[in-house]
Amino acid sequence: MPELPEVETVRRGLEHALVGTRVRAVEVFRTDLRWPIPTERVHALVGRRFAGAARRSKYLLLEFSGTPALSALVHLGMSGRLFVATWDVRRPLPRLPHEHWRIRLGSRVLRYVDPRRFGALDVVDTGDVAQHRLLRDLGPEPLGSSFDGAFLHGATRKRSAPIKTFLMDARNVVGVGNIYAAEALFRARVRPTRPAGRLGRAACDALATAVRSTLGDAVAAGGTTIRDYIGVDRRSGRFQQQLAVYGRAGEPCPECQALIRRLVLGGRSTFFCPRCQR
DNA sequence: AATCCCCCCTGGTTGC
DNA sequence: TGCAACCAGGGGGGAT
Repeated sequence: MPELPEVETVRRGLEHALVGTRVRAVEVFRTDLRWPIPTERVHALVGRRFAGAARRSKYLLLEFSGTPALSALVHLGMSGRLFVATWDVRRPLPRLPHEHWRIRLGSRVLRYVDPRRFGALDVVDTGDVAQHRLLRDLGPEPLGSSFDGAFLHGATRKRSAPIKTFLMDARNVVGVGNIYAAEALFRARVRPTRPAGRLGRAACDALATAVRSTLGDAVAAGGTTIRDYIGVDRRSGRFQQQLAVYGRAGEPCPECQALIRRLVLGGRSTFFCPRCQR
């Protein structure tokens, strides 16, 4: 479900709703997500104050004060959602379908729901977060200052993989999932199947700009809601209204009216305009 | 080192 | 209507 804009939207929602609250209780209903939830360490959050939420790639880093400071590393996988609700201590809060853990903070509760259980939860010392095995090998943030055409050009030399596959590999650049890879390649007029190493400098400039503008527009729109993504406040994203090619096989290209095509790359559906994208 | 393929899991949609 | 096949926004891990 979530790519970078959706995770960023969730991050902002969590900060807005929860900064300054204190952890009152933790409940883990089932531990078998992508990796086993370390229940003991999660319980170490009790009593700490929620200091803020950061994001690295599609990982949320929920920061809790204390000595040492702890961070909860949360990944939503394909179908994970986080909700914030008010917690009335006088009433039991029934477990939602597929609700796997919850953290009670002040008068609120943060609930994690994930039908497919591809998500993850870990708790680590905040000072060690960057060296976490899931974070240490990640490429640059696409909205950060180091990601530009020069970087993309350098990183793609001698790479034969399709440019879309390259963009979606988090070791190269993080946060670009299936929707936004398709949309950015359309904006840059680059065909998804092009071998990455065959992109010239001008194409790399256009693509880096397109990745940044696509993700930036999507963040501004609160993400993309196609099936079931919604924010912590249960509001939908709006970027789906701006999708040019994703999910539109057989429909006319908004630029040239040629019919959008679908093919499979690396096992993932890929949408592009055969006339605009070369 | 880079690439390819499989897999984890549940549920909604599609097509016969 | 019923049922099976297919598809889904991620990404680690092992084989090649």
